[in-house]
Amino acid sequence: MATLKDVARLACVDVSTVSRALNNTSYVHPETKERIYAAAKELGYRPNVIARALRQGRSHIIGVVLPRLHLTIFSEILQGIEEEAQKHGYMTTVCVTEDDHKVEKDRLNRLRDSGVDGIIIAATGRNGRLLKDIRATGVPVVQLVRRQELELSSVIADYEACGRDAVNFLYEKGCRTIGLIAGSQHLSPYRGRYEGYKKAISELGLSEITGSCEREVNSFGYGYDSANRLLDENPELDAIIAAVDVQGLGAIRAAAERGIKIPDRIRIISLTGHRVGRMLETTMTSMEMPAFDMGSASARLIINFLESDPKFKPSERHIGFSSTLVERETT
Amino acid sequence: MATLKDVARLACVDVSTVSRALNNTSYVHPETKERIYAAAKELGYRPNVIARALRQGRSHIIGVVLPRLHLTIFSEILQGIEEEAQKHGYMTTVCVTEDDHKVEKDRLNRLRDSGVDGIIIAATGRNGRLLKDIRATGVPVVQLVRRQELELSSVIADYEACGRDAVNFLYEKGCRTIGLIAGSQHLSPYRGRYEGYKKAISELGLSEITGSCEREVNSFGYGYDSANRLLDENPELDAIIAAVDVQGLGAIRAAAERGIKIPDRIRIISLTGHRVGRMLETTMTSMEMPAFDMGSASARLIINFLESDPKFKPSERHIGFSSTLVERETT
DNA sequence: CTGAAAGCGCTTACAG
DNA sequence: CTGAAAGCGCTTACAG
Repeated sequence: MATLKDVARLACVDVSTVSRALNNTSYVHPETKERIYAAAKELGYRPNVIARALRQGRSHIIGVVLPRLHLTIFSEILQGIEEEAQKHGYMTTVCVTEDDHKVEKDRLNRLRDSGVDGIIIAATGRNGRLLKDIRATGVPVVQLVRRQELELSSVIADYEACGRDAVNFLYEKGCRTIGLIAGSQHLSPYRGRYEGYKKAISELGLSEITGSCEREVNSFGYGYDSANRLLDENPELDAIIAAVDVQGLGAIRAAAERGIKIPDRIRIISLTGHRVGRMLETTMTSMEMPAFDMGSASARLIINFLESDPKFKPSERHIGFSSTLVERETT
Repeated sequence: MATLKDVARLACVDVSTVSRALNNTSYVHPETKERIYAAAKELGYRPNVIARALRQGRSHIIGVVLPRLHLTIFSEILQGIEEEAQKHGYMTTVCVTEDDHKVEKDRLNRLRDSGVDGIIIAATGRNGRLLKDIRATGVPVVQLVRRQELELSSVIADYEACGRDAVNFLYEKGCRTIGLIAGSQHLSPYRGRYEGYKKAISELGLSEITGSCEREVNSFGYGYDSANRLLDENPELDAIIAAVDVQGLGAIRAAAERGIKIPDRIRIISLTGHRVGRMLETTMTSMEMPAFDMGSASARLIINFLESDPKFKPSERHIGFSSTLVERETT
């Protein structure tokens, strides 16, 4: 690979001049410039990004830490992050934690050591200290979907509203025995959804019915088992609220297997919709969150911070997106 | 951030000794070593990966280029890549192309300039020249799922077998009018599936029936529209083979809307199964490909190459995985 | 308008 | 067993 030095030699100038010409970083005589461009082209010169990164202390890489990708909203969010990052000349490096806080810790340390310029994370909530330490070194950190540390920026949807709106919507449809598939309460989105559910239920004078099980929470199996449990314990159940789409799929399946007609005898709604809801045999009503946009927004938060004046860095920001109820066949 | 220099000063030795001690790269007197470790610990020293990368000419980053993530097999494959890479101390940087060859070209150039150590790509097929150029500079390239360039390593599933097996399976079930949702023939997996389909159909003395439409090929809409067209043109159709799961979802939906009973009047099978097939109201029979393992395998191919002796680099390899027919309710 | 020099933080032959 | 030096490929004050 040709280096600056090679170009400089061929163009009969100093490397510093080549650097200035190629980066348009200060005036260079047009003729010199032309010679340099020609030389660079002839040699097929490609700047060494790593050398530049070392010198500038900026890698132009954004680290993204996610629990998982397949069949989750995160794969869509990641596409949003990636597109926005690329648009601004940043690359994206992904780490998948499977919600294991030890893996998460390891990945965060690796990212920090790799000199990423910023970190976007949907965290387990168990590495708050580390995240704050990283932030303290000047690296922007954005919490995605899960807002665990109030001192750190975040991009989330309004989960409480989701829970509330879903209950009210189902109530208007005539449901009076509304079950919630509750997730792990130490994750903020699950907590939020439950809070919203609880408030609405109590305002309407109904009683709380929640179901859960021992499986991995963001899964079909969790939805399936929890729905079965709800149905076993509450034969008169007329609605199930699932936290995420794959849980909703599990609930639909559970109902189908029992021969319970959807939506006639039971209505089902998911609080975190992504595109799968509209692709089903019985399409699923869900609160659709703008996943792709949430991805771009978090990338933009990081980039804004990085590109802003060092002596006037923006402070932490919290961006909330609202979900939209999309009515389909399960209600 | 503390640097080697700081550690050296505190431990009263030269930076080179610190480097050797910390990397265990040559003998260092135990006492010295201890002093160095203590100093490093006291200062919270973390090696600067970028400086090391510049010096060693190795970034320990693997670039991954994919058409998309959400609701595709690629999100699962990526998890496999990521896990395997991390296990060996590599990070993963993802680029999403949306199957636009211009975007792909741009991303490949950026990856090359970023000094990634290797590239895994599910390519559009339009940047073969560039891929080979990159390979020629010593950077290992692995084609994933889509094998477009015979001279470059690849990790694929046996698509032809998928097509053939599906036809034979449906034939045994009694189907005689078997339609294939055909994708873009310039992508190797679609070509392979079609070849397999064609052969089996002709061996059985049946006639070819293919359907397609103008939409993005790897999508629900493509499956939905194609299935509708197939059903319009062939009222006696008793089976539909979809290339990928989301197309299968489209076909199921199309049949459901027409009140065509699955599997009584029509059977549906997907040739690229991922976990969604088992999560449906009517679970979908599909050829399941070992997506996660294919991801690890491609990462391993890259890493093996990188870690092997410079004067004895392994040559290009082609790894084929076979899919497994998982029978579910749509057949 | 351009050159010479220093330096980003490491690693690695080369001596001794 | 350890130090001094060179160098990876850039960028960027500092001169002139």
